[in-house]
Amino acid sequence: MLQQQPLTGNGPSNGRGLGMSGHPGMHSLNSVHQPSQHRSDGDPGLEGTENGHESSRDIGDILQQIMTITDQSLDEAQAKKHALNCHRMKPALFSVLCEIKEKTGLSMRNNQEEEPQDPQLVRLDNMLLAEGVAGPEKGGGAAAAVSAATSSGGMSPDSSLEHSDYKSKLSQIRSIYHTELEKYEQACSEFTTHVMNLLREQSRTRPVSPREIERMVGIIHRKFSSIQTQLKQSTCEAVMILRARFLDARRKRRNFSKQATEGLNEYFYSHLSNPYPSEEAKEELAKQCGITVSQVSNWFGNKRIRYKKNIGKFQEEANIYAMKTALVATQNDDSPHTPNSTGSGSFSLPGSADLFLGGSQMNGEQPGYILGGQTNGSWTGRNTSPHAASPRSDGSDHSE
DNA sequence: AAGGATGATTTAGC
DNA sequence: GCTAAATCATCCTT
Repeated sequence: MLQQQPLTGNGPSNGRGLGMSGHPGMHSLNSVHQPSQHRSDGDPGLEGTENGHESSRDIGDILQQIMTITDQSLDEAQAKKHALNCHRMKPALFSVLCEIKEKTGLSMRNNQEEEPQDPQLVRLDNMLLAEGVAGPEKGGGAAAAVSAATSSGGMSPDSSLEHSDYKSKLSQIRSIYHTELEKYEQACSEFTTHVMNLLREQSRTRPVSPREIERMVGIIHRKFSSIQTQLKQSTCEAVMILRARFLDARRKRRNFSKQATEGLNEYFYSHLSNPYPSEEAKEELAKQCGITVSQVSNWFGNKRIRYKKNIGKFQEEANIYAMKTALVATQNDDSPHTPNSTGSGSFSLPGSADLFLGGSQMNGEQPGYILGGQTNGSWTGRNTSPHAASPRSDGSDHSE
């Protein structure tokens, strides 16, 4: 189909050429390209002579032959081509047709030149680059994407196995993408040279200007780049699916390590009266537990709500941690004060708190000797979030 | 396999 | 932006 372009382009030119004895192009034909030819145009006397008639009939003949050459058999056409090439009028006719084509070609070019770069293609390119599929070499991009995705979802250390799985799949996609791209590029350049050779060959018998060849090359490249766009598109899709499979933290939930849970619980129960760690405390906990700050926030959010919903169920756990912290406290300091929070208003909750002494029921007795834990927690009763309260209200009493 | 535990996400209020 | 509450999706124990 690509070959059709020159043919159809040729058609109209010939059509116009046929009736153009008075065309301005004729001018340059003689004055520029054929300066040495017998000065038929310079001599008005010749215009009406037999000679003039003869040559215009001659031109008509040649054009007629050119027009019908495609209807002939190959051998016939080759012979005719050769004959036409040797015809004395050929150079002149040729340059006129070139000139006309040039003009029509220019107007066509203006129509389609400078087509803006497809924004969709730019997006695809950017994405492939960001994912580490396109661009320099592996490692950087892919690894960055992974760590970025996991930093919010946080994964336990053992997830490195999945990371390598992800990476290998990604590099698989990457290599497929690159080989396909290479294939396309190779096919494109092969086809381009083929067409160029063809046009160059044809340019011996029909008017094909270099600019036209250039234009043709442009068309071929556009066609091939649209195929490349499809390749990029499906590569992007594959990467998205891969990411969804491997990096969606929700799908690959991992329980925190025992140590992490312990650290979080310690903090929670030792700040039971106000279990809202400040930003700094969260960072500290995150570092200590090897998880992210947002995971710490999630954990405390879940813990608070679940504790509140079923305090009884957590009593045992609370006692254990209360005991633990109390132990640590007595080791560090003999003072009778507990190290933890007990915030000012903590003691008010009647129902909640009996987490001391393994004892389940009790109360009345106040925290005096409660191991560590502060019972209650007014927070369990409040229905509004503590906002401003969270940051430092317990910071004062927490040792660190 | 069932059901509870648990980490993450969503929704809504402030 | 932080939180409570509800919910989802997976893990883990039975």
